[in-house]
Amino acid sequence: MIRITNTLSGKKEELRTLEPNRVKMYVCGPTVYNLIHVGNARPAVVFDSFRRYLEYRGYSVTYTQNFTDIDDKIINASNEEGISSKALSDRYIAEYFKDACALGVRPATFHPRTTDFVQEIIEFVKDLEKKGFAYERNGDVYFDVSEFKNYGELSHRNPEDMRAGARIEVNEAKDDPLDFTLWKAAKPNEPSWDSPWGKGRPGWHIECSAMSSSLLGDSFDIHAGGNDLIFPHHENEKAQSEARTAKKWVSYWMHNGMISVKKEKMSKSVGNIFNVRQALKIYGANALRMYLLSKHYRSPIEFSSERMEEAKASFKRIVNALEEINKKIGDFSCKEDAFSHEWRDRMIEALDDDFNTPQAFSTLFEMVKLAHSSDDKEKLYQMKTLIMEWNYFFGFNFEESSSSSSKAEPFIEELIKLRNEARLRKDYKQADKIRDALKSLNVEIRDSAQGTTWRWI
RNA sequence: GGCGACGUAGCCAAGGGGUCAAAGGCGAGGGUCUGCAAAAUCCUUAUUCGUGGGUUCAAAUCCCACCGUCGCCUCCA
Repeated sequence: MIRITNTLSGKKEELRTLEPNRVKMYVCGPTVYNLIHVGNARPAVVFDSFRRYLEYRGYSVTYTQNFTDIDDKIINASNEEGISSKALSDRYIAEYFKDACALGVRPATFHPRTTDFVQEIIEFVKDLEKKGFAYERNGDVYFDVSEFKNYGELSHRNPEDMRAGARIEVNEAKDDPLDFTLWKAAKPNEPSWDSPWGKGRPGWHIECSAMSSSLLGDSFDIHAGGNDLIFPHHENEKAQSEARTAKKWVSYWMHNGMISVKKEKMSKSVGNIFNVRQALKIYGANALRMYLLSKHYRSPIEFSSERMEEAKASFKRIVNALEEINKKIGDFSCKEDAFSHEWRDRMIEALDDDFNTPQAFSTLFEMVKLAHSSDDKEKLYQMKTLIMEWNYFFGFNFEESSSSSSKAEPFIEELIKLRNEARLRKDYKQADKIRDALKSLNVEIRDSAQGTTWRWI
């Protein structure tokens, strides 16, 4: 039985889906005005991986991840470049898919973008207005928090405390500082749409409510995102959605922890971001996945080159084990027996428990160790099969690390031949000279009893 | 100020009343291999879980206090 920590209750709960064997899931995606950074990659990788795990466990998953393509920052950035906000967001959606794909993140079932759902958003706001949860002021429409009695339930806050907090921006037009914008009246040089309240555009929170209800229905199973979205974003989404339908909107709320750099949250506004593009180039996708999954998804995690090198090194241990197994068993194959069942049960036990990936890796590495010390072909074959099977949710690319072909290869082979000739006549000075030369070309030499092999570093 | 999370070996990180003298990874030290290396692999590396009390036959795990770190309360994954 899968258990998930639900932010709403603050506890681990058993997963009980609305429909049998089916999970409807919505993950908050990026605002597309520049390249995504490692912090944005965390929910993308973690929840993609969790989605695959749910599939592995027999669920059919409808996975939705949105793009926010209408927002102040997009408008500002596009005005600066002198292009339309559509052109700008199109560009960064394409860039997002490049990074996500390189990271091994599978495309979602649906990738809605706000501008394709403006009509639905308008209908949504009209509904709220009709039901007395919204009011209009000079072309802006606000949600009336005082009308929704469970406000604060998700973020475990008391509206009274927040009003007393007095850090909330004062906006004369609002009846209550906690009220939030559903629809914004158009300003000059901004994209806008016709609406019953005049020309304008959607507020931020409303898009997720409107798109999820259009694509997944009035209620669905899992809503996920970074824990910085709990308040106000998710609290507001929940309020407006439940105000509209009077039904429970989401069963399970999952929130990932933040990535920090030198103990400070990685974010665009702090300016300490590290692009996924750069990280992929320096460390590779496998190391990045290993890094992101090596700590429990709810905990904060520190980003540094030390952490990344560590992830890279530990990933290599898995690759080495696979190579070792292949060497030992060749194309031997057999049926699985109790051995597989036992290890599979351990893996499932770890991941069923709120997707405990560190525990899962612990199990995997125990098996890796066993693979090195075993000569039992039947067991080795089963280990290999399990590693491949589990890779369905770990999502590593074991092909990536195999050497890339190059025009230099015959040249390298020739040098190795020369070096081995030198070694045979015990001219080690010459042999070491060739080895150093190859090393400076990023070629690593491996001598063994079976001969010399090499690889790119 | 309010709400929440966290503090486990040199570092990262699971565990969350007894099976824990605490999983796994990185690093380090030693061995195997090698002409020497590199790579790989094997072994070793926490009587102890921020501090002080308490509950219990039994606590890293529960309770209280304190110290420290972080997040949210404004855009943010």
